[in-house]
Amino acid sequence: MKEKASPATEALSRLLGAHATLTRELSSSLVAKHGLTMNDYGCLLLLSRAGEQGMRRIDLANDLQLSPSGITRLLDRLEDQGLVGKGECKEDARVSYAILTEPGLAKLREAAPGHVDDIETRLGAALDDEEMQTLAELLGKLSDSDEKCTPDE
Amino acid sequence: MKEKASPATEALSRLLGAHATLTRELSSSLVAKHGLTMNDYGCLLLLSRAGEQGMRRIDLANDLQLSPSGITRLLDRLEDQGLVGKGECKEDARVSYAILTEPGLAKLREAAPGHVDDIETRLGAALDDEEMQTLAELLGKLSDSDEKCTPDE
DNA sequence: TAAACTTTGTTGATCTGTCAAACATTTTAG
DNA sequence: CTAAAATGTTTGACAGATCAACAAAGTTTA
Repeated sequence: MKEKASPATEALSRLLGAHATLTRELSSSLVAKHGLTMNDYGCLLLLSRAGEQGMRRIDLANDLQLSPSGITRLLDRLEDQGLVGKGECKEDARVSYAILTEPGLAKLREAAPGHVDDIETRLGAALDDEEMQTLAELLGKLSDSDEKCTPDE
Repeated sequence: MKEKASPATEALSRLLGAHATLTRELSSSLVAKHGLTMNDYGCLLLLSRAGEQGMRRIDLANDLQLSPSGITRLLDRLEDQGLVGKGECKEDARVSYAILTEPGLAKLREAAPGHVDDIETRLGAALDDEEMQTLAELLGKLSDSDEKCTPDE
């Protein structure tokens, strides 16, 4: 009845564990200090990199790994808070852009240092530089192997 | 405006990505084939290892990284489906046990081979044995470093 | 041109979890 | 022994995501 876990199963289980732990810790401090979820934060960050023209909502959804409705609801919230605004597209009336507002940028600047610090403290306590690098590589392969799953061209 | 991500930030971001990807894939096939979420599955698995006397609900919550109310709701669903039952504790009337039923065990046996296979296929496609081992170790350190956070005894 | 398909985005119903509070039962201290 | 603290569980309100269905705009094709 007590079977030995396979390496893959063991790796997955630790991935789930590490994710739950890190996410709980980082998210709770981000919410407590700034009222932002990790997705909120990620969204503001992506928009800050996108500059003035903002990003199409669907691209945002892909980058944040959210469904189309997920992005609609996330942005609804951020719009209500005044952190992002909406832009239209002249060439294609279907698409709308999400654009970081001034308050949104301010919020990001307020939250970022502490959050980044949390991340580095938390991960830095567990892994040295080389391990961190290795971990990032291995995790990268895990998601990459997904994209290449387009068997027939 | 375009700052370079620190190694820790990069590692976290890949962890989130890999988690989202794997979780989406594995979960959707588990739900489609057997009507179980990954937590449902994990719960049945833990209970199957616990044997006849089952597990205290709170221990289950810790192992699955769920809040106490989360476990209540998860078990409510599994009880409604007849997959787990409830047991009382003679020594301590506060605690109740969750116990795998026969149908629960049958469900687990039905779902396990395919799920394990999914996991091994998916992870095996991305990493070789040595990488898998390394990844498991590094992820292990990430959660372990959590437990040892009890500064003053 | 018009019919059919694809892409982008929203909405309603629903699912699964959280938190805060309530409650019952032990355990511990005075 | 009794009052206070700790432990285990459940409940109500709600957050954040999903899916299915839809609407609207663009693209293809015949």
